[in-house]
Amino acid sequence: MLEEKKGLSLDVSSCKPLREIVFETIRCAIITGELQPGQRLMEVRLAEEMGVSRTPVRESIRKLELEGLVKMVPRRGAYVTPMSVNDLKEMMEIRRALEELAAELAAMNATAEEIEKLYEANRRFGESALANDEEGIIKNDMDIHDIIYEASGNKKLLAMINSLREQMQRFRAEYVHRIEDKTPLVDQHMEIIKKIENGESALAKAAVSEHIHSTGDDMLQVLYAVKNDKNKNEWAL
Amino acid sequence: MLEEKKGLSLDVSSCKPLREIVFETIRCAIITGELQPGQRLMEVRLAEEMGVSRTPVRESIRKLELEGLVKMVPRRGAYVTPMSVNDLKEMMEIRRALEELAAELAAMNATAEEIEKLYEANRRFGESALANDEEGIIKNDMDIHDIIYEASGNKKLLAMINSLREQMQRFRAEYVHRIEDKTPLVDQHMEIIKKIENGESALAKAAVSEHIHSTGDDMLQVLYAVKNDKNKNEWAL
DNA sequence: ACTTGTAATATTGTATACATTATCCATTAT
DNA sequence: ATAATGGATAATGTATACAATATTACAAGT
Repeated sequence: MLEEKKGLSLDVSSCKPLREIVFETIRCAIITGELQPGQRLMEVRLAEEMGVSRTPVRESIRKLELEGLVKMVPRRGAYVTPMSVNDLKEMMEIRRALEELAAELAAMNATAEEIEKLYEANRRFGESALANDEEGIIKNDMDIHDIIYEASGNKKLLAMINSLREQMQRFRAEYVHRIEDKTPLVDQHMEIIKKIENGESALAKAAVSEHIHSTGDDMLQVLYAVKNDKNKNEWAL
Repeated sequence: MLEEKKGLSLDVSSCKPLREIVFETIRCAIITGELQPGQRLMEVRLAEEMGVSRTPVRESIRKLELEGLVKMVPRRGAYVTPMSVNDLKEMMEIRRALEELAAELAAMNATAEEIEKLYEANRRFGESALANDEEGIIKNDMDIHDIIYEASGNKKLLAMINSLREQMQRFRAEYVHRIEDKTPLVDQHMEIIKKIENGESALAKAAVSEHIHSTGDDMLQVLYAVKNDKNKNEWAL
């Protein structure tokens, strides 16, 4: 008699259809800036480049439209959504509200293990900040926030913040290497983590609010500067 | 010399491609419950019913998946996402955060005209509540909130809240006719509107928070009751 | 020189075809 | 009788074909 093979968990969702790969590829290209804002997305061209047919490309473009990364004009084609500074401002406002919520919930739900991971991630963030290691700064900053979202226990919230964050990353790449010193953020992070650890949800929320607000302002300032540089290409239309 | 024809704004996007109609039709069917949670969506069947080919149906399903209304399992098909009570809780948490933000921003940005529309909508809401007119209650309640979102001046926020709200409406229809008296909400609305009118953003935010929180709790209570009714079909899985 | 009209080309929108995989049902073996 | 097996059927994943529309180029007229 055969035993039921429980240990062998074959995740059906792991065999990704082509369309998901196509979707993520195009999406990534937009986020990283490989496909520039305003650029037209032609189905045949993209399909040829990726060696697939138009079908998965079309489906991907439609989804990206829903996400706001692509703008479609019927019968005229699809374009990478240009982001204005105002769009960024809107997204930052929303992100702040969602991050506040995440911190609030995390303070109520975080496990000891998650707290530990937060301290560790912030330690690494501090190292990167000191070393002025751009990649490390971004990575570890993201990690910290990711852990908080996870700790919030709200999966939908996590997905929404991540979507927002990835879209904002289109600017972020531009932004980060214009800032000199990231070390003050280590203390801000530490404050947030402590409130979460103590379960002080209102304080955690306030700390995150302040954190996002300050970094957000920084970012906008830089962006206005960028926008006024006439030699910059047409980011903000 | 010809003047530039600024006044004549021909909206190209008004000629909707078939796929948009298909998308909205399926989406609406899910939200209204015509397509029930857990139900399988078969492309050929839907295509035949609507008299179109599989292509626009597929694209619609993919988009609905991104929005969370549909769950896809590769090679096995698409299903209307079943919503658990926990899902609803998550969405309500998020909605509350976003509504708070909207009120906060509205208090900073609302025009006199928008304030006027708020009072008017709440007056109609009060009438509906007194008459116990379900449809009017929903409609006018939505109107009030819509005006606030508009007044916030944040288009992306508006889109996000609307998406959330429409998803939650899948439950809301179930919910509303189980509640007897909606008239207390008129005062809650009035309080919010006044704060917005006075530009007291923090207070507006707090009022909305309380408003959403209380109605949300109501809703969850009702839902738990519904869930425990064994004769209810498999809403909450 | 600039606009207007028309044909050629290219691109999107939709439908259909084909290949692969899952599902279902009947048959067979234990 | 139950479980396993194998084939028929049906559904998805992808590619391609065709129709409708937009874009471009170029010629002709004002």
